[in-house]
Amino acid sequence: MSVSKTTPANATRTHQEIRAENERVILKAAETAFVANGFKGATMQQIADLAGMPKANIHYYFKSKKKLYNAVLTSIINDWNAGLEDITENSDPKVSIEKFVRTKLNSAFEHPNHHKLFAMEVINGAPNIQQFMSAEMNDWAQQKSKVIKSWHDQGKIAIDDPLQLLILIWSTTQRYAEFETEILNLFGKSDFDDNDKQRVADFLVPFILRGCGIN
Amino acid sequence: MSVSKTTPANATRTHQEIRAENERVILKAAETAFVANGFKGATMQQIADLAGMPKANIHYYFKSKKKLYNAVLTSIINDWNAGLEDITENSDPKVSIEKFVRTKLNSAFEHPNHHKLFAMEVINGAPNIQQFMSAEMNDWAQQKSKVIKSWHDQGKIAIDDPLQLLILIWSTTQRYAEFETEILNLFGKSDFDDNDKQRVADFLVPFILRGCGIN
DNA sequence: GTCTATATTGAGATAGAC
DNA sequence: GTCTATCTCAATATAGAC
Repeated sequence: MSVSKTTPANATRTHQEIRAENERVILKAAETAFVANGFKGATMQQIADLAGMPKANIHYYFKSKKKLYNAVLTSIINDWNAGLEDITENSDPKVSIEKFVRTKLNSAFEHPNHHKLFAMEVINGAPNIQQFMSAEMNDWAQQKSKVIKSWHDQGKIAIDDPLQLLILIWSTTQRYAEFETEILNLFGKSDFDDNDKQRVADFLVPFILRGCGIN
Repeated sequence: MSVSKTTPANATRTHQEIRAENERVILKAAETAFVANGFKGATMQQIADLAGMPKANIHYYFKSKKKLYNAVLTSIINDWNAGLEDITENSDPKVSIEKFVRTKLNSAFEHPNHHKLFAMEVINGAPNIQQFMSAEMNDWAQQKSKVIKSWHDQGKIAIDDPLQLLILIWSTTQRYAEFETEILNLFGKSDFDDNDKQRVADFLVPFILRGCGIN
């Protein structure tokens, strides 16, 4: 499989690797720029500077600013609901809800920019993620609502409006990413450390379980 | 006091009224444009069209786009915490928390654009509301935290991290404004009607009270 | 694939008549 | 106070050498 670096096969592989690596760097830089200044406010020059390459290279890898922006959005959306596939009618509500909250909270602390960008899109009326919002997201929510409904019908949970619970869990967890600036200010810190993350989870998980009438 | 429309006194008054009315119309139009497209994305031409007047008039009333934007933000911030002044140590937690939730929820349904714009500012790192965030907002939160702490010390509430409760109430209520687009989509509607608002309050209020260990 | 130089457009702001 | 025409600059995008 592996041959010397100068063989055609490896030359091609290096070529692809260069492209993959540069695209990754640009996407990351674009994410930062778009979050700080919005779509129109971010400039290709700013993105180029953050990526450490000339402006023309950004256009070489992504034909236009709009295409670059959509590429960033797609990368975010692709694992928006990751880790929550196995929450079903047969799952234990307490375990499942705790997992839901912790998964979303981890995601918020891990990828704050993803949540900020997603939030900006929704606030602006979701002009670039219409399809995702009206199809995938809606289906996902309907499916999970059924699960919550079944827990309610089994008398395991005091929630008769499942959609509201989904919205509440999204709100309370994602807030720590979207409103990072405000919350860090309230905490009097410049970054969330492990203690802060623990503190938030220790508050949210039991609060939401009590809210659901569990325990 | 009141004389004919042609007296100097009334001419001046009319002059001021014209200015006040035009400023109001422009601020409203600007609010809409900034929410939909962000600060940089909104154009003076778009704002002029929404306000129904030529672009030059916008510059006549507000010297620059930046000053107009700050005027919009100021108008929002001025009554951000309105209606919550009388929540104190002596208040009943159940009544107070319900009032807090309902007040914020009403504000969300009443002025979604205010919340959207505020959220965009915070997401962008609050570059134009630094003073408000680090002073007024912080003081307000510290003060209300003391109140919640005292309720906890009196054994009236199961919340020992007051700041988190404030954040949770903000999250869950303001979400209906900020994520209006997504939530309307989930509800399968194009506007919130009175039933929807009732439905949300009927879910949130008891949920949060249970979460606080009240009832 | 990388980079400098440049074409082109769009938008904030102003001048000046009414 | 209102409006049309215009100035000016900044930002997307591309051409073309390396």
